[in-house]
Amino acid sequence: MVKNTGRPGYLQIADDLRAQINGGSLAPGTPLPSTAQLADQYDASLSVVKMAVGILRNEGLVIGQQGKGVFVRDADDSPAAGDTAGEVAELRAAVQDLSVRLAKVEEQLATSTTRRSGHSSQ
Amino acid sequence: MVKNTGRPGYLQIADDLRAQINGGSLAPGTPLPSTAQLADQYDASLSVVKMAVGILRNEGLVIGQQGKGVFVRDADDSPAAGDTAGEVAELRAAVQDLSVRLAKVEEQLATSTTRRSGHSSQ
DNA sequence: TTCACCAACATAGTTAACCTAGTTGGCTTG
DNA sequence: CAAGCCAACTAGGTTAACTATGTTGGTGAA
Repeated sequence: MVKNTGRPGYLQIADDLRAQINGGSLAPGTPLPSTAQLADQYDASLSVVKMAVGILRNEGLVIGQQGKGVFVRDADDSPAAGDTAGEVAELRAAVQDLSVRLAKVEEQLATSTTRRSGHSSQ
Repeated sequence: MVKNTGRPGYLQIADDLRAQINGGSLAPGTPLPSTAQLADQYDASLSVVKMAVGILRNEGLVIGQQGKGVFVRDADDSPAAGDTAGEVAELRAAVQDLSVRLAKVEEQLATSTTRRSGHSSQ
């Protein structure tokens, strides 16, 4: 499930879960699948899933309860003040993604043009 | 160095580094000690140091440059801390715009390269 | 029935190892 | 001397394994 873009797997999973939470697919109060299930679902290792969940936990989107599960935080429980931090983190992730993709495009463009016109950009 | 309080080590290290950055002990532009040095300094494993640095990286306090080091971000460069939702919305719009434009470029590049030379770098 | 114990499963933290990739500096070779 | 190669060091990503701790449900004994 984790695609082979420049974006690391744990960020892809975090993005996907974040989208599901914001999109309402994972309602507040409901538990995420267990780490083992997520690992199986995304075809990733447990470590990667734990890293992804750790990010969301750090962002305050979810709350992990040892022995029970990881639950989507209530919207009432996370006021706008805490939400901005998460949005900033999300935007930062998006910018990072764009950066990587743009770098690849630039590289492709550079190689294809140097072969044709000797143009070198650095 | 990591005390045996309830707070996990990787958070303690992240807190300490964050305090050093905010306190000016680690000035913007200066590099953090290498992960190996930090691991030695805090008497922790490389993994926990990498997790701590990953947190600061996610927070935007530092910028990791592969092969060089992890540098404290310029204060001017990261005004995102503690400002309004308006800026968040503005950034979101900008990211959306960039996303669409980049997708178009990627598509054009993909079609043109496959048509001309079948060159693929992945 | 109720209590105690235990097995299974959950998150959480930690460690070690391996791999990739970028940077740097020194050394060798032409 | 200059170019290129290579070793050492860097961050970053991934995996596997282990420990700790909390929850839950079942089982068996009192």
